Amino acid sequence: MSKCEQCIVREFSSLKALNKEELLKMADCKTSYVIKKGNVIFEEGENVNGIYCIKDGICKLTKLSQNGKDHIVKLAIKGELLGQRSMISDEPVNLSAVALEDMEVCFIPKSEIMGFFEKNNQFSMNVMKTICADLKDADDHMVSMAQKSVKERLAETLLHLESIFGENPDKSLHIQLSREELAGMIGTATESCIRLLSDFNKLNLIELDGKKIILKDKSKLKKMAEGNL
Amino acid sequence: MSKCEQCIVREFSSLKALNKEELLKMADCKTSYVIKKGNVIFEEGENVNGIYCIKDGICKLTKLSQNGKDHIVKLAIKGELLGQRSMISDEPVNLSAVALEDMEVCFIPKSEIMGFFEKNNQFSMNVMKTICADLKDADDHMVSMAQKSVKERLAETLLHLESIFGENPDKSLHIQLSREELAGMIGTATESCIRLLSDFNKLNLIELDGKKIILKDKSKLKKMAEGNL
DNA sequence: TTAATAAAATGATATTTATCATAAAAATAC
DNA sequence: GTATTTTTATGATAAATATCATTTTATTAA
Repeated sequence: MSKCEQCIVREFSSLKALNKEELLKMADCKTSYVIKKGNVIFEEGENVNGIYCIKDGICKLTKLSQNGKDHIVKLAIKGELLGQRSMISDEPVNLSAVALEDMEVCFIPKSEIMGFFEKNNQFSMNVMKTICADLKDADDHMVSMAQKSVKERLAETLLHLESIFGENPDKSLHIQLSREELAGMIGTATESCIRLLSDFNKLNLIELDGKKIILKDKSKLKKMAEGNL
Repeated sequence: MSKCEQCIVREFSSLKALNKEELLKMADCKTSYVIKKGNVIFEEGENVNGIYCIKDGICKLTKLSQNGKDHIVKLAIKGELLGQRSMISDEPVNLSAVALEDMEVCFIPKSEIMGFFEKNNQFSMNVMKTICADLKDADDHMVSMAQKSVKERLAETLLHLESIFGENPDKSLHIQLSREELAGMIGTATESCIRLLSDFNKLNLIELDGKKIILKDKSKLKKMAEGNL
């Protein structure tokens, strides 16, 4: 079993504040999982009682809306922690986590993490900062959803995906979402999303090649996202 | 100058974790303000460098969107703290705070609060829980914005306002927002908001009396908010 | 109080978006 | 490799929402 010390999650997450001793203790009580693409890590309403560290892969965090559609609230990548909000609030998770690629994750039980909160102030501050960043993103996102048109949201989302996940050598977006998932991210009907992608294609803003999406004119996409096109 | 000990803010906020000594220290470095209705407490992008405690009154937290409209992200009432996210992230505030009624607030400088974080674990946990609650609300809100119709959002918002601010003796909503502000909360054009209020009135879901809004049929409003009407 | 201003209400119309239907393309199972 | 299922694409149409214009009502200032 690995000792957490070299783990990529440590490098990018709040866990970087932990010292050797704490890491060893954590390594002892962690459980590692391999999650296949499409499988669920946890589901909205579940009592998770700990946090998941993403060692590898990408997952979507979704919330089921009344109309039966899954809304993608956030995408999480390797190095991130899942389930912090729920653990701190002492409530069931409010989002479901589903793997978009094969993933490696570790589970660390709540009792262990709560100990760190008490003894390691830097760790507490790190977690707080992460949650604050999430809150700011959520506020921004909320305003986009409320005030922007679907077209603007699509342009914004494509640029966002590029900035987080980057491009393949052929310039196509590294992350591949189905049209339904993309629609679920921007809050629109799948058909509307497909139609707008076609429009963007015709306008030479993007290029579509099967499931691949290439952002051809990012500056125009940016203008579009800002409502200036 | 009051000593913070009896202050209502202590009763409802993270500050309840502070002991007598800490409260006295805080009382010494706080500044009290009276803010008139319509005036700004702080503005998006400002460096606030501390937190505001709401002793009395109500304010709106807004974010300016590209289209020039103010979106109301949250309403804050007496007992709440403002500016925590920004202080912890060490960033300018991402929202503006504007008084909807005459207000009394106290400002506590960042240096003071950061000291509490280091020495008082319960205080840290309280702040974290508050921010986590805000994050959960923001996620819920985001999904509502993305997936619900304007009609559903209006019904939801009216019920929300009632649950937070309560009713006057005449059953009208205690909080009075302009049509423009209400539209800014649900993310729609002012005219659309006015039109839907008229529709709700005709359907006997609400009663309009000048600026007053009376929720006449809350169970139907609830059904409407859930998309079942 | 009256004039001036701002807010609320409503109609007409344009635009955006959703829904339903169907076809084409791609992925999957056998 | 073919059949089956799912995903993507597109057209036709309906519904939701925004925009612009105008009137009415309420608020504010002189």
